[in-house]
Amino acid sequence: MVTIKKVAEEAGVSVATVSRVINQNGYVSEGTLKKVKSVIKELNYTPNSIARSLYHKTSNMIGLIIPDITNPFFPELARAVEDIAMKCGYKVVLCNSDKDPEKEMNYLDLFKERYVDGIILTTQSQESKVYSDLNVPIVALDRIGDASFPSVVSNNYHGAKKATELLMAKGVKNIAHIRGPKNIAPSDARYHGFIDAVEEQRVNYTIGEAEFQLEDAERQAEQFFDIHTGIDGIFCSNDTIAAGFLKVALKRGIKVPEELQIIGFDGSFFGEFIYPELTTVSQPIYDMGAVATRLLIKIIQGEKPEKYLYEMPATIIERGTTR
Amino acid sequence: MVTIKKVAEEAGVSVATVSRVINQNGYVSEGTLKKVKSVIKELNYTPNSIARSLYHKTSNMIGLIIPDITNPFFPELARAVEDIAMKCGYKVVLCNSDKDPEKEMNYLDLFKERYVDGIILTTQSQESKVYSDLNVPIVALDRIGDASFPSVVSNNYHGAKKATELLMAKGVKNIAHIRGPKNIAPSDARYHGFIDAVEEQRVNYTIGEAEFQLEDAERQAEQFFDIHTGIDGIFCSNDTIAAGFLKVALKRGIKVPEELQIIGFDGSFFGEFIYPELTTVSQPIYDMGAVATRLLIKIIQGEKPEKYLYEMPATIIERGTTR
DNA sequence: TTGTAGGCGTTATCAG
DNA sequence: CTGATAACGCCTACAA
Repeated sequence: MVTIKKVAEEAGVSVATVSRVINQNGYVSEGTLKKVKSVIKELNYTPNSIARSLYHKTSNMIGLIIPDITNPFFPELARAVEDIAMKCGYKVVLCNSDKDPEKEMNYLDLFKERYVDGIILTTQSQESKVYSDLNVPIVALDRIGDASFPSVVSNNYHGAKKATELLMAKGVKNIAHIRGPKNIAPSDARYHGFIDAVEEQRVNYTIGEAEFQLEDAERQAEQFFDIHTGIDGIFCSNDTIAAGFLKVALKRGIKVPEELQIIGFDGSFFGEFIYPELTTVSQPIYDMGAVATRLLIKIIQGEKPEKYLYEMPATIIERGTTR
Repeated sequence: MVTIKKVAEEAGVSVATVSRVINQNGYVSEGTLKKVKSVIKELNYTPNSIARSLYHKTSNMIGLIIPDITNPFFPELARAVEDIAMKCGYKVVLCNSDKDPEKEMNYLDLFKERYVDGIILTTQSQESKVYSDLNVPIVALDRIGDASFPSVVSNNYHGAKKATELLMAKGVKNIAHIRGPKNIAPSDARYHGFIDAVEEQRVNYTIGEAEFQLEDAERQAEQFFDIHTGIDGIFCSNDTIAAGFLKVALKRGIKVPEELQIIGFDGSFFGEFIYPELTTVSQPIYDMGAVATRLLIKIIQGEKPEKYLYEMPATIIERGTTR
């Protein structure tokens, strides 16, 4: 390993001088500057960031905690975070918490030990004191925390309301909503968007519920179609649930979108893999990640956030499951 | 920040003693052991891993470079790596190279500076000298490098051959293969598996080509179905291509699997989101990641790899696109 | 303009 | 059994 010491010896100067040319501060004469630079290149020296971290208590790293990278929502998010972070000179450490408080705590500890400069959270399974005790800038993504740190979310409520209204505008008489798990902020917000839309128009509606997983969605769909007949429009709490309901409908010979229209939520890539393609409320996932990361970096650099809730618009993409 | 020094003061001992109780080596009397332990708990002290890294030139971190986490193949892989690594006390740093040599080089530098203990590569855009100069244990995944470090791959050739044979066994008369990009090892291997299967049985065949992306797959499918009529079986180089061809076939009113049977490759999760569900050659993605990680950790811990090529079996999952 | 030396938090060696 | 102390690689007062 080539250290600053070796460079110094080779160049016939002290380590301080080498440090100065690396960090471009302090005075260095033209001549030594050149010599040191050439030695650095020759020896292919890179400063050891561990040693730097130890001194600066800083790491140029951002910690990102997500529940599960295997969930289609998160790769794009992670990608956005990494892209922006890189552009600003930060590296990203990605961690899957599985929503397990203990795992999350482990990663939080890791982050602290490793002097990460900031953290992006998409889950919060600890008491808020834990986060504030970390004494590290934090931004929440897709969750609304308390006001101890800023959140970036998409406008789940409005997206859901608009989707429901679209369904009704397209002539749906017998509408249903398959909601996601209770007590998950986005899932609840979408539910309320649906409710408000149907109540404003005083139409009857049916509510179902499913986990955000295909298998459960299919199971619920089978039950649902057994019990409820004549449903001609469903707004699902996310695309995975929508895919499950679509599959079961198709399997039963229900014509989509002629007899049944379906709208999902998220704008997941697989919506286009399906035929008919899924109409969905698209969240600007990449943008959310980008906004959160830029915000975090600003905070790291000492700026105060302008607000504590950044809402990004969700927009409807009409495809093949509506007419 | 609470350091070993503070703990030492608080407990009325020297840092050396505290260090001993943390690392459980050297002699510590019952009494001081207890006192130190209680102070550690009281102050909620955790050793600073940066400082440890500096001393040990080791980080308990594994670097993972993948082309793009947004590609459905990689989340599961990443997940496996993280799971196994965690279980063995290693953390994972995940990086997207986009197959860009410069980006990859940046990450490699990062890894070196940060003393990562080992690296898992799923891309190789540098000359092999670059990797060996790193002087860090490396395992390749889903690529066959030269013999400078071990690789874990799935048996692309055999999986492809078996899929092709299955298609023929199911009565396909007019078979086609849509191959992936040239000069990508897995894509080439699958192509050869197909070729050998059809030539053994001396049947005619058609070859198409597409990128591993839905949009291009659909474009190629449109052209393909315009030109080639009467094709009743297609083996696609991966699931994304298969999804594109399936979509276009369905759009054109071709009945699947009655008139056309399709088999993909990968066992991507979205194969089940589609209706009819995609028959596919499933790679044990999670297992590949797990094997690679265990192997890497063994090497890190000083064992020699038993072989330089670990081939994992690819197995056919029959679902709705074959009959 | 350059060099010396102390410190960042930890570990391990070597006396005591 | 315990305590100084040097070292890991780097940075920055402070001196020269």
